[in-house]
Amino acid sequence: MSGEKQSKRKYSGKKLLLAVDCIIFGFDEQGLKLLVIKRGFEPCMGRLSLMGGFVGDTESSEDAAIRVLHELTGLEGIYMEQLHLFSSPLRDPGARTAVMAYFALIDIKSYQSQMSDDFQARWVPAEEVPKLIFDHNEMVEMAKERLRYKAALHPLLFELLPDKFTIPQLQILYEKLYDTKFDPGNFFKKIRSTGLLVRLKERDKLNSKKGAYFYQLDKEKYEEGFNTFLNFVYKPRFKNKVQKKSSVKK
Amino acid sequence: MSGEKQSKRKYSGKKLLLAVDCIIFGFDEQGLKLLVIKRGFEPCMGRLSLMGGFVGDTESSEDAAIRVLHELTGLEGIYMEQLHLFSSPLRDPGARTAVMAYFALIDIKSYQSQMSDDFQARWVPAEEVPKLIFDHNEMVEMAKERLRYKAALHPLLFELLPDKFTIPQLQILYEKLYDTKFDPGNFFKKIRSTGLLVRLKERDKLNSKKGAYFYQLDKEKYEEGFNTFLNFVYKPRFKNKVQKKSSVKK
DNA sequence: TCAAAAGTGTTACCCCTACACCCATGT
DNA sequence: ACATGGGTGTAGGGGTAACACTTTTGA
Repeated sequence: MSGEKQSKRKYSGKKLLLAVDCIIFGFDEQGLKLLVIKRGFEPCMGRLSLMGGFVGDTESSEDAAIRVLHELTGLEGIYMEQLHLFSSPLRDPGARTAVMAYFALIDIKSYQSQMSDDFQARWVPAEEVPKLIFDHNEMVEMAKERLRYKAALHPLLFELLPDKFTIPQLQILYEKLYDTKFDPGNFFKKIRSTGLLVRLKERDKLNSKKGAYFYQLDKEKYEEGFNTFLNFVYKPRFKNKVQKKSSVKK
Repeated sequence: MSGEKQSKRKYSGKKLLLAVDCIIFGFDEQGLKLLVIKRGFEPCMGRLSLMGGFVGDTESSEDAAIRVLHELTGLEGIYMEQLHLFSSPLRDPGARTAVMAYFALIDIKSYQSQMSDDFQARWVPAEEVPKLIFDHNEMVEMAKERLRYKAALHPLLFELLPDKFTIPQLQILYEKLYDTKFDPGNFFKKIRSTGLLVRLKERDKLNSKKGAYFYQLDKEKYEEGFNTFLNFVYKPRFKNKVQKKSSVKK
């Protein structure tokens, strides 16, 4: 009764390799972008893949992901979160490997300024991701879904924009991500009503004649407000009431 | 330029053990419960811990979690999802181990009917979880948070109830989980308006004189409706408008 | 002067909370 | 009969989608 069944299980697992892969999103005028590299080692050398690396002996998977992101982009403090562990025994033909996938959001501009070509990295449109190695396409799909999910509830998309941005810029981002259009007036009020933004003196005159004010995140309120659900994305309303509960009970 | 930096990284990680731990929730009259076992092997034999196991050579972590849940409870088809990968190099003093934590919801009754004591399992109140081994308490806290998060948006809590249940039962569950009270009338209408439930002929006469109808999940609508955000939990409203934007600009 | 985008104001509607009230039944 | 909890009905208010309108400025 003292757990006979259990005892035989003492460290009975086979060891395996633990890796991280990073699904890195950026955003520019064309829309949402994904950062991929040309793989520089076997197996599958030369093919496109996500940026990844193995978890070292003295680091956690978070450490590894931060390291990998830094190696590729030179950036620190990137928004990043666990996406999903992929651990099918069949997923990597080379060796038994489990991969913790992370998804990350970066300001595409700040990256391009310090791009190196060690990894032959490139941005591809998130809507038309080319064939990647292994199960990387599956990871990307899951990441896109997660991004849409989270961004509808949390003020997440600011991570994709530069430090200073305009509300119309932000609107375009939301519209691309959800493939929809928002009423500019209502969007403006909704965003402002969150209280997360601070308006700057300058205006962006490039994209319109009148010019749009630049805003910055109020870092404090951003962190406070992150977990208060926001419902940024308009909820579907019943435009045409289909049935009107035609109380026909005799 | 063809990725010199990358080549040195070919399978350069150290192997490690991959395990799964299951944070299993149940619910009864007293409230939310957590299922823990008395550990039957070293290290830390005899202490309380989550149910877990190593990921075998030919299975994914999902497979392993399903297996582990089945070993402990005898149940199949349990609701289960990835919670978080815990991979600090310091977390398990015995060996370098990464743990994929899963959180699971079961109907406490269906489990108790086939409980075995191979693992010396017991239910503990989720609000007063005793000290568990390693980082298991941290996992539990994270799981509780995730449960509250998800259950506010998805019709998840049905997984904690028997096949047939009453709406007042469900209300108690929500009230316990969010430590709040709901207006019975409004709760009733809100739940019914989801269209996820089918009313049965029978009533539950045990808990009230009038008796409450039993309901069952409409499986089809449940699966459809799972990902439409639900906002089950009342959103905080501004009861007392603090400032009224006293447009005082001269 | 006109066009086009930024930003503000207004209205109508819908949902949702609060609460009154009816219903069923065991004691 | 009456207390208790289940369930229904209703009114008022807040939030928001739709849309009109003003502002700004380059062409």
